[in-house]
Parts: sequence; C-alpha cells; structure tokens
Amino acid sequence: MEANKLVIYNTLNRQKETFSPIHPPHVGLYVCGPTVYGDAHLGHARPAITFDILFRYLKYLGYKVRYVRNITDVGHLENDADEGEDKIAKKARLEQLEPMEVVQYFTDRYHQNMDELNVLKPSIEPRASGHIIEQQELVRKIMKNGFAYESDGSIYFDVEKYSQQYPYGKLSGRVVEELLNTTRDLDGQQEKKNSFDFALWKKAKPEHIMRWPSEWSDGFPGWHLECSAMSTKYLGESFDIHGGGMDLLFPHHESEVAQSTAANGHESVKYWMHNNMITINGQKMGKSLGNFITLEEFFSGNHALLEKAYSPMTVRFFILQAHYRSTVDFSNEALQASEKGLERLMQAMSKLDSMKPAGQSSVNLPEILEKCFAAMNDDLNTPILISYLFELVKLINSVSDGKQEISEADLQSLKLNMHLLVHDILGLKTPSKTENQAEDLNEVMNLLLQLRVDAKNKKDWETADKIRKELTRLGFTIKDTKEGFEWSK
RNA sequence: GGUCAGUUGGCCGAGUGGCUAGGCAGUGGUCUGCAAAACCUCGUACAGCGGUUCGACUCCGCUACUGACCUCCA
Repeated sequence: MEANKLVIYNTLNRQKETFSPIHPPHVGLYVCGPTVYGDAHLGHARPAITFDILFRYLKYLGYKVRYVRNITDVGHLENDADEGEDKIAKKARLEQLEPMEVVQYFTDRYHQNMDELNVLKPSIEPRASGHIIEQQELVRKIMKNGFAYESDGSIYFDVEKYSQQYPYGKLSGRVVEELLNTTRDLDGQQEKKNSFDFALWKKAKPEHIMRWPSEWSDGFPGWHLECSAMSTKYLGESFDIHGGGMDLLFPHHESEVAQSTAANGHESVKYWMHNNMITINGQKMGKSLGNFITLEEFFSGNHALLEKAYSPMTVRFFILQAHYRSTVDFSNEALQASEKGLERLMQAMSKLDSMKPAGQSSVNLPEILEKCFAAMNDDLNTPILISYLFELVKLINSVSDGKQEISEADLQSLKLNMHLLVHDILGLKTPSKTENQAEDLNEVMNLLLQLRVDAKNKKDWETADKIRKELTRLGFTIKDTKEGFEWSK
C-alpha cells in the first residue's frame, strides 16, 4: 500500500524518518498510560488522542497493529513530606479505601472519558500490579548483567557503569557528567552510588501498603520498570514504536532505554514519539501545578475557568487542530472556535448523502484527497488535513447550493473518503443526542401546544384542531386542562 | 545554572528561500419576506538587530521574551 510513505519524527534521532516496521505487516505500539489515582484531565487526552490517531492510521495503511497502553497502579514515589510513600497508597489511606478500590474507580472513570472522546481501546491494557513477577525477573536480569546493585534491600540501576558501555542520555540528550551536578536530593540518596542512579526495586517502609515479597525485601518495583517489563512481554525485546508525553522523556523513557539495553544487550524501541503539552495561560497543565481542568469538568462545564460545557468531540477536534509536537494553549475562545468549526464540518458531512452528481467536477478532487493523505503521512499532520477538509466542506456546500458541480465518480469518491478521513482516521463522530432528546421533545411539545392555546384564545378553532388532530395521528394524547394542557405518548 | 524548544495577523494555529494554510471573530456583497445557514470578497502577520542571498517570515549569528525537562506529572 502507501505504507512506505508514512514519515514520523523519531525523538531518538531528532528527525523525521520513513516508517518501516521490524516485522511487517505487524506493528508493535506501546504508549505510557495514566497513573490511576485521580481523574483524567485535558493533558491526559492529548497522548490518548495522538496515539489513537496513529493507531487508526496504521490500521488504515493495512498494518496489523498490537497497541499496548498500560495502567500504572503501583509505584511512583511522591515528592513531599511523605517521602517514599506510594502515591496510590497515600490516596487510599486518606480516603479510607483499599488501594485497589481507588485504582478500580479511577480506571473506570478513565475508560469512560476515553470512550466519550471516541478513543479506541488498545489491544492490551496491562496493569503494573499484575506484572510484578515480570518486573522482578527484569531486575534479576539486569543484576546478572552487572548493571545494578543492592543497597539495604533496594536495587539501584548503576548508571555510571552502564554509561561506560552504552550511551546513557542518548534519547533525552543528557550528559552523565552534567547530571552529577544537576540532580536534586531524593529519598534514598545516601543508599546510592550516584545521585542519578534510579531504583529498580524499592524496599517498602512499614506504612507502605502496596508491597510484594522478593529475595531482596518486601517492596515494590521501581519507577520506570513496568513499561520495560510489559512492553517486552507483549511486544518482544524489539518493537516498533514507543509513545508518550514529552515530560516523560527524562528520566522515565531514558531509564527505560537503559533498562532494556542492560537486560537484553540491545535497544528495544525503533521509533520514539512524544506529544507536546497542553498549556493554560502559557504554562503546562499538570497535576503538580494544580492548574488542570478534568475532562469531566470540560464535558459538564463545571469549572471556574470554563465559560460553558464543551463536548468530547469539541475537545478532540481542538486537540487535532494543532500538531501533536506543538504545545497547544487552552482558552475558551479557542475551544469555541473549534466547536463552531467542527459543527460546520459535521453539517457538511450530513449533506453528503443528499448530494446530486452533475456534469464535470469544478474542482480537482483527486488532488485535494492526495494532499489529505500526504498530510497524514507527514508525521500525522492533522491540522493540515483539517485545512483540506474545510476545502471539501466548501465544495460540499457549493454543490448542495447548485453553485458548483461534481461528477458521479468524484461524488462516490468524496463520500467514501470524507467518511474515511473524518470518521475512521480522525475519529470524529456526530455527538449523540439521545440524552437531550427527551428534553428537546418536551420543549417542542410545549411550544406546539402553546401555539394551540394561542389559537384557541383567538377562536381559531381550525388551527387548534389541526394541531391536536395531527399530534393524535402521530400517537400523542392531548388533554386540555384548566391550567393549559397535558400530553402523553 | 545545564539541556532543549518556541516567539506568526483580533484569537487559535500550519507552512515555505520568491507563489492563498485553515478555523473562529470582523468587513463588504450574493441569496433571502425577516433571520439563520451557505457562497463570494477584503485584511498583506511572521519578536528585535545584524549577516548570507538577486530575493528571508523561511538559512546563520546575537539579543529579548516565553515555555519544557533536569523531581511524581500526559
């Protein structure tokens, strides 16, 4: 197919490269998923949607994709007074819940948000807590290869030793010597040989609830280990694409590279892809900054910074209107611009079916369509794709108005490709109105019956009777009351 | 402080060594009983200062500003 035309930006080499899978037609894709100890916010939507587009597009190109996106439900130290305490455990204790109860709750909420955003489910969604054995196995492997050491029940990765043999920092562009001077104090510092060494296995403190037995200590896996262990388990020692947010580049992904290389003797990932951040007032939207707006709040409009509610599709479209490697700044004005643009696009989509072919096409449709796919092939340039879609919107509207013509063959192609591009590849759908339908019907019925009351007041019996008769014919029961009216169906 | 990005018209946001991004808002029209929608039209923006070039918003350098990472964070 056109598979060989896809070009993606590989963080590893800081340049665009032609995508060529290791074992065509199969593609292995791993993306860092959420840490489920809080509601997903707008920032979480970005990688989910970015890699959803990649997943969809790769499938369109004919690849057989195995998409793995993990759920992080264990580990990750918290950098505050409760030094060394597991995030999940802390939240659980505060709320008097079982850790797994918290995990379940937020995982379900995350899934619901993703469904609303029309993000396809990954092929496998492994949990870190379900892969402790694999992670321990990986620790042993790294130790056996001599790149880790034990210190008071914890196992640390020996960055210095590793860097003598392999280039530590090649992904994020760090230099080991510089790291020496720039690393802050962390828990367990005194146990490490070097401040930049990172934990593979951490001994649990007494108050730490989530813990597993091991030959080193009762503890929990290190902060970066789960992705290495699970990607290897489901995609193999070498796989095609690893994605995630730019903020994970260092130290998370750098450490993954080191772990995999230390364990296997070679790197595991061919293409690293990183989405940029969503900013709010020019600053990163993030948990630690406390300036985030949850997806739930976007959908309901229930947040001080939101002028109104924004539908999941508006949020999705908003994100797709920027390239995934650019930051995108949140504002009500920008959201509302997206909302209106999306509406125009979707209205054109609904006109497609009633379009009539006539004569010769007044535009070069194949050329525009070619540009659409060229945009996708160019590192998933969705904003460019969308700009061409709006050209097609103009075409659809003009043909519908009888101001332009389209040939039979082009019309078929237009329908097919608009559907493909808008629904299948961009994953945009017409918002479901079912929830509002009952309310809408109520409004419409009240309006109609009020008109009937007005007619009765004017003794316009003909109009009043016509309304009742037609509604009755449609299966409604209309009852006049002293106060006005009642209706049922 | 180190590393890496970015600075585009009212807002958002692409891209390119010379030729229209696109959306939203705004202008003036067509259409229309009115309105809306749709379509057409208009706006000549690329942080500042140097340099390379026939020509730079696009390449190079410097300056300013903003941000990301260096610590959990998408």
